[in-house]
Amino acid sequence: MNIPEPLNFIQEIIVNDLKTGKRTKVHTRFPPEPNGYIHIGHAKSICLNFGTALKFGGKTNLRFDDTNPTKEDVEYVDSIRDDVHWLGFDWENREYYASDYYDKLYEFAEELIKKGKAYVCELKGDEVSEYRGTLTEPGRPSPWRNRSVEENLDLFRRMRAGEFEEGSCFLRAKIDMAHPNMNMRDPAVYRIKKASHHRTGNKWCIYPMYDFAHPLSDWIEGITHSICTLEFEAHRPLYDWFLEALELPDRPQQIEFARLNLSYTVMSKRKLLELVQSKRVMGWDDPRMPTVCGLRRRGYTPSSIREFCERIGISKADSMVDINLLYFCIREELNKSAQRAMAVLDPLKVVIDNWEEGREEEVDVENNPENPNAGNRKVIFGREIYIEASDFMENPPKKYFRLKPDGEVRLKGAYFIKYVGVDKDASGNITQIHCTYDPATKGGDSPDGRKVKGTIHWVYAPKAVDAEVRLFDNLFTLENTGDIPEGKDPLDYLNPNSMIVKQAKLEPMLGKATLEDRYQFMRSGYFCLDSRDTQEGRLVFNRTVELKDSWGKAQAKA
RNA sequence: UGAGCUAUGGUGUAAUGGUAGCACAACAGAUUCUGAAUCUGUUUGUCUAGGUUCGAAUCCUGGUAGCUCAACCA
Repeated sequence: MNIPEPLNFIQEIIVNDLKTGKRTKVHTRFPPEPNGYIHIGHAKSICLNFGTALKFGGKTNLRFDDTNPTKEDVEYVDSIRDDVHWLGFDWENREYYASDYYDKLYEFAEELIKKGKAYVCELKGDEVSEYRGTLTEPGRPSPWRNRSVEENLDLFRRMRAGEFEEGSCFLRAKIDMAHPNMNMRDPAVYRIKKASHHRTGNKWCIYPMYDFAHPLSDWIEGITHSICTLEFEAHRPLYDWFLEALELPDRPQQIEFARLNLSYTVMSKRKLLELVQSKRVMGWDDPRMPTVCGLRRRGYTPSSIREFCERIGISKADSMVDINLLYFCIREELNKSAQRAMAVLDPLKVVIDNWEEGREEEVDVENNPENPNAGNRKVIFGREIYIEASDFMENPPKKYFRLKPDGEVRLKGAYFIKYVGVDKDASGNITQIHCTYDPATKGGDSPDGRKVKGTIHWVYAPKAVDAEVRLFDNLFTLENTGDIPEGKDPLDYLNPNSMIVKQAKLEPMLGKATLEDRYQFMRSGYFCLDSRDTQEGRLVFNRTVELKDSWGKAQAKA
């Protein structure tokens, strides 16, 4: 088999497994708990699981890890399914649920009891933790630890029959109360929860724990490599213990990797939920959220997210990825594919005094200089136009080569213009600018070969399309939201300017934009229509990412 | 402070005992009808102290730092 490089450490393990004959195939799974929307950290896992299987000609299952009915919901199942598909991965007909296996899992539990490897414990919550000991001290055996197999079986069956109250007893694995790994100190296997499950309804009142359900679900599905994040590392001995205790052949192997941390955002489901519930964002799909649906609404493409996940790599070291890499990935793609357009975000009226009233003309502008096949388009031009307020300065600094009292500037694809004067209101604010144009420079070039340093974008005022344009920036002002001072909350560091709304003037073509279109608003950034708030007669554009701005950066420093 | 894991430029990741490389970021210059893109160049790194070896980022020992674990959550 010819495996495409590069390989991460997990794929190296797989290559070795295949070489030694430990495995003859590769089968992975993506196992989300349906208790929230998935984010870019999950996308990393999705790309790893699906991507690895693809690399080795194997398959990947989508399995919902739904063992806690009090936290899970179908709303999340649907969104996760959508998001994984949107990212570009296909699990074909292999959509499974841990709850599909409840019968089988129950049998496994009885088998464990029959082997003398599990017992029903009647310790109460705080007693359980007291008996468990601490990190430095061993635990003590539960008084119920040595019941007979018959008694345990009877009790467990009655647990299932609903004879006991929640919290009155639970099934535990009989391992080692003095084990240095706390997870091995007789962990819970089944607990009573008199809750309705989103798939099994009221069939069950006992539910298996993750540590028990996960390895066995993997085994049932024939998973070979069970890839998960680092916090489950200490659970691996338990993962193996259940499979060994039940003497199952061809056991899956758990391998852990470091989860994604991204600068200037949060990745915990709890914090994300808090942002949504406290209405500090518009919802799970707010374009500022690191959720897959948020990134999608923001204008990210599936391929840009996959590229990002490829570039960040896989390792076991905790790390913090610079969000600039994500920005780079979407810019890189959109630069090649996005249609160029002219949009003025902060409109300033310019009147071209020597242009005849009422005269209109079409000029030619290329659709994408990176792609000659994209061709040109006609853009209407005339006496009154809008330019960006920041493209004019009365008292410009050195090297400012936009419109200023002296010199010429080029209007993209149209003419050279020259400043004549400025109108101001009573309080001294500029209301409009007067210029003259040079008719010989039509198309944007001068026959006498004179150069102009600046080229600015513009929109013909009478035919301009109005739109709301939302400029997004990082949600947080703090680079590492996981490292905050004592007594502070990440939410104390929300960026008040994470969304700035502009009333913009657009070139007419943009009035016909569809939800699928991506545009580069020239000299500004990449934009797409907002899928939620755009309506008939109301255009709302989202800025996916801004263009790099070396001038702005230099000015900020000065 | 019990156990486990991790440590390579600012960030992420390669190098699998044999020239420390790539990407992002940063900085400089060229170019430009987008102050974008493109092109060229530059700065910055093996946590630490020993040991093994002709040779160590890699193997060994000690230290240091960070992360994880004491839910009937996942």
